[in-house]
Amino acid sequence: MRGNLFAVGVDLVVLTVRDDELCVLLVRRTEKPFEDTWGLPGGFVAPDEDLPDTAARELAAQTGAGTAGRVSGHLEQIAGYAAPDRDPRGRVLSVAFLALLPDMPDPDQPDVVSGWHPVADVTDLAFDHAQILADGVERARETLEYTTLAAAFCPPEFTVTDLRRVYEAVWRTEIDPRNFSRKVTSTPGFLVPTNRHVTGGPGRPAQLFRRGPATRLHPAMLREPAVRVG
Amino acid sequence: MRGNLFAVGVDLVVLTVRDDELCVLLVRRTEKPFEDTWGLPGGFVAPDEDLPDTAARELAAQTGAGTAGRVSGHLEQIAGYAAPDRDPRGRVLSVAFLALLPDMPDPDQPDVVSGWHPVADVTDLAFDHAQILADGVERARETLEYTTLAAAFCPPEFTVTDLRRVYEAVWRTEIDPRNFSRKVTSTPGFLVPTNRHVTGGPGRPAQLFRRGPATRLHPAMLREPAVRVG
DNA sequence: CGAAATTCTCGTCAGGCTGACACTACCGCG
DNA sequence: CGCGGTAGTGTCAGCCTGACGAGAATTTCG
Repeated sequence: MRGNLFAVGVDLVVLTVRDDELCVLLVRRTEKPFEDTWGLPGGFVAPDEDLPDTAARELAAQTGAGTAGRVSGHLEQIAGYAAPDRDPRGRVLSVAFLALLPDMPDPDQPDVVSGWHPVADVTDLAFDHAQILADGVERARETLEYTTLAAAFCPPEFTVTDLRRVYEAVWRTEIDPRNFSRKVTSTPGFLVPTNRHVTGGPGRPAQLFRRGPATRLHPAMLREPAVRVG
Repeated sequence: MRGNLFAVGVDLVVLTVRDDELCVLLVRRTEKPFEDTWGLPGGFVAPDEDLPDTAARELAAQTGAGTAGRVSGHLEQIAGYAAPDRDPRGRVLSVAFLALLPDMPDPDQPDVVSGWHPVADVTDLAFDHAQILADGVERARETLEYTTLAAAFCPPEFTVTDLRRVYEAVWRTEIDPRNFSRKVTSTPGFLVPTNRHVTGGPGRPAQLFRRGPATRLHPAMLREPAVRVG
């Protein structure tokens, strides 16, 4: 065993969709380095703790107890980051995790040191967190193409339109509501219909659905490939 | 900074296709723990080294100098592994990388302590390397669906049949040669035709191609979803 | 109350892509 | 030369998607 040792932390890219915008949970740093700048929430791995345990513990601590154990929501590893100069304090390896959560009402006493920020507006994060955030967002975009995980952004019961708005916010595109509805309702195991409908809003009431057992989307729902300009 | 420090290593899942079989590079361990069992090649991260540097260095050391710098071939991170008991010597975090290489002739003096093993035959690896290998193979299978990286398994010039055999070996399926040819030759930027043909074998000579600039395959070449039995 | 606006849902249709497969082109071999 | 074998083209039906049209069910407004 070499003497070249690392501190190991976990950083979280916690995403949600609120007001039709993809948002990320950021914390205001109160310590050096990068004091008074925004960064991803995270913490160090405790003795006898595995990486997913650390991620779940930090997620619960940052978003409210019990959140990590919700039926909805999702947590997966993105990658490890260990550039020699990424932390001025010394060699720190960070394993980033991606968490997808339904939009939740703000706590009664808003926390001034952490909050949701539209991903499109984020600039100047601490450490290499801008890169980690970019990787996490790209992972989320790809995940929506091939899996049913968009429902992780939704509360336990939701409408087809709720689900469509998730795709539109994450991909920053518009999707035809009729074709989208046909796709998701005809995929076996994606949506389980309840027979209740939402009321109150304008227009015809929409049916409420629950997440089904399917995890993979087949065939995939492919975004248009990025258009090559010029 | 906490006192809970980790040794950090890089493990490699080096895959190639030889004799129509997906093979992985394994090394025979000569030290404890897991002495005299097979494991993935790897090593510790050196001071001032980033993870991809370590992976490239180890890959070059294990497969012959200069290999890591080939035009063909591919190296990407899989994930970090840090279960508390994964190494009996203490806390070791390992970042796994996936390398895809073209099949190369064996060195003149075969190395008895490292060699290619069909993935289907591998059992009982050291540490948690069986899990890492499984994750790497699954990543490779998915990558072939959505990208043009199958060509990383091929030498600089190859035929459509060579490429099809890569897909068949990695996915363990059979693909219709005519439909496969239509798909890959009609994808812009995947294959660049040379006007030379292979000679010598039976049958009509096949045209030789080079890798094109395309990286994404759109639409994807989707495997059949796993059939639910029962 | 009635009309307009809004939203959800089902239908239709053309075009693209895929799987299945007939058929032709070109090689080595006996 | 005929034959088996491999490479590549052509065809066709079926599925899926994008682009709508149109009806259903509710709220909002005059």
